Amino acid sequence: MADVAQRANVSLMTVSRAIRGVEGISEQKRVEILKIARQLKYVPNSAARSLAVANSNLIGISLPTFAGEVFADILNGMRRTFDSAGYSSVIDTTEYNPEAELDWVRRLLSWKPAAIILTGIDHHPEVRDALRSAPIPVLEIWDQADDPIDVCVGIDHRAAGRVIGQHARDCGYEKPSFVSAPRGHDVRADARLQGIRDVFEGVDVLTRRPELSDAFSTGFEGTRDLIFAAKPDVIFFLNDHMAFGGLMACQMAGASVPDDVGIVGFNGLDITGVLPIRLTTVRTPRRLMGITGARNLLARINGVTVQRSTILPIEFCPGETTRSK
Amino acid sequence: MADVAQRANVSLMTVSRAIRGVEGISEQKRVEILKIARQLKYVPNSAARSLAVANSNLIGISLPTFAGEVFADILNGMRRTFDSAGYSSVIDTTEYNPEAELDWVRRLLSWKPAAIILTGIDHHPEVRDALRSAPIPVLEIWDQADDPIDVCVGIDHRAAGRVIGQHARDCGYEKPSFVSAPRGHDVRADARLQGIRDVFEGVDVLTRRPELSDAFSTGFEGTRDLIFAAKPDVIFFLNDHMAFGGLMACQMAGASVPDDVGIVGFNGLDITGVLPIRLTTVRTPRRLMGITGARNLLARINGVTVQRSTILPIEFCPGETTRSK
DNA sequence: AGATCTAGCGTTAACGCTAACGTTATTTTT
DNA sequence: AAAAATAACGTTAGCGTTAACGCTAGATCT
Repeated sequence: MADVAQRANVSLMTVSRAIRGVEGISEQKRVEILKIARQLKYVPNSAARSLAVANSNLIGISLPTFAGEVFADILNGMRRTFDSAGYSSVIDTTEYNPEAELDWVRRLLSWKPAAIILTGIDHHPEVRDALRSAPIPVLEIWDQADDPIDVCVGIDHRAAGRVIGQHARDCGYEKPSFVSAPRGHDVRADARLQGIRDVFEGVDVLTRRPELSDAFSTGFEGTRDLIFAAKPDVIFFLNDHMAFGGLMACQMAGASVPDDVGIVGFNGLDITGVLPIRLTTVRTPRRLMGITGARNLLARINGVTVQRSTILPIEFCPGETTRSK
Repeated sequence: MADVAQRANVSLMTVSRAIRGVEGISEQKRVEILKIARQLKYVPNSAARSLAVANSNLIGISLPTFAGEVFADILNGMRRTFDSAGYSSVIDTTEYNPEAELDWVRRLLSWKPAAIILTGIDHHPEVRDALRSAPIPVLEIWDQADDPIDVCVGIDHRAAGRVIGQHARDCGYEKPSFVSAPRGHDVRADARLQGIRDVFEGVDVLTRRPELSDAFSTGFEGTRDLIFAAKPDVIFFLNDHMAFGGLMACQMAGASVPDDVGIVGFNGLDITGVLPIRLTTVRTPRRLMGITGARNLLARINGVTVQRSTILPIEFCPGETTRSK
């Protein structure tokens, strides 16, 4: 920067003003200085800037995993908004490990980020402490909370569970089961399971939690096990990919869908658009969630007060993998 | 940090040494200082550190998109390695826009990152300039280059195209076609197409480039169009998800696979594990690629010289969606 | 005409940390 | 026993940028 200042015969401050685009400099000099900066291939030093102003244009985003469409969609929705606002995304995947999330939050805080985004509302207790005491906006996404750390945008998973549960009941299914992920791996799925239990009160909802591999195989194996062991008449899945795996397992086992066994997915993933049989599922507004979350967060960064907790609507999609009422 | 130093009755330097875990301090004091730091909830300031040492522990990763398993796998392979080495990932998605990548590279360079990772070898010309002049390790991943910016880890897409092309020819297919993405959206897929052309010399490889939606639908629609318009006898797809869409389209159109039409996917994605018919495809070592890339990059960061260009082997998987020889 | 304002710049002092070099006391060497 | 080495600290001087304030010349006001 000193080089640029010298070549332009101005002070450091004037260069700084020119580059940041703030007031206090004539348009003429700004143009000239920017030209010289480009010629000299001047690269600003964000660390120095960050040190001087005590914040940065980094936004931290923590996800459980990159696998699956769900978080990709949410990320897409958010990133575009942040990017055009000039922020860079520092991304973490926790792999469902709260300690890992805590470590990452600590590391991130040392950068004085403009905001932090976490997935869900269940965190290591110290995460809450660390973030509450730091004066930065925090967004919790994908789940809903009455008392979020800061702001929250998501859907009501338990209610979603009740919707699909009720549908299954209305269709005459009586032996519900659920193919999920290992315990602790997806608390949102557990909330949906709880919603299903709410509806099937008194009935045991048999749950399979296969070892984690990919969603398709997990659904396939979980279903195969369930069918041979317990003969449920309807199977709920953690998501549509697992449901597709389940569908294939039924086909292999000679169980006819939806008569012998009903199949219910979740999320309304892309694959549902090309299946010869319409999957019963719930469409979740993942992209919108990302966009809404990003908007709310930007508003918070700029000091505008926003609704603390936003719950987005979901869309139930009855299909041909459950009996008609 | 000054607070911690005062409470511990030591100088700033001693605290700095204690926290960084470097030599020059007794084990006793280190423990004591770390305890006090925790009590006082001391949060280090990475910007100040970065300013003082003129580098950071940020690693920039640029991907075309979050959609699809491919980049998720690569990312997973890399991130774990970086994470445990203490680096944080600043991630960008270019959406196949070279300008966007350039902008991001510039922004990132202002943070003096420890390394930068780019997808593929085709970049905005100024990206190369900017990175060549900056003294930081650069990894280009997923493609292969004779003259990478710095180091490169990937597969030979054209050779992969030749492998599947040759297989199709050997199986007696004569009217090849390819369902791809819009022009400029995936240069690697174009390289594979070129490989197929190498094999089917003289024969026109009909190409469909449907508007970009999700992979399943894209495959479905591209296939439907192809079948009605040109009656190819084998269709190559950009990836397995598109191939599955194509499979569904064939089913709907009454075209029998593999006799009327052969289907060839790419990547060996998860879905292939649960299909009732084994998809002919090529398994790509995406995770390994991520891990190898990350390792090479860490070695470069630590000053070790590594092979400039690494080409990983692929595994051809003949299946039941192409005729047997 | 003198006082007051303002646009456009420059000076100075941080921001929090660490490299490099000093200093001191203790240990090891010759 | 003196010299040399070493362990364990402390001091000083930056790293590159910006906030806050200072200064000057010309414009505007009364």
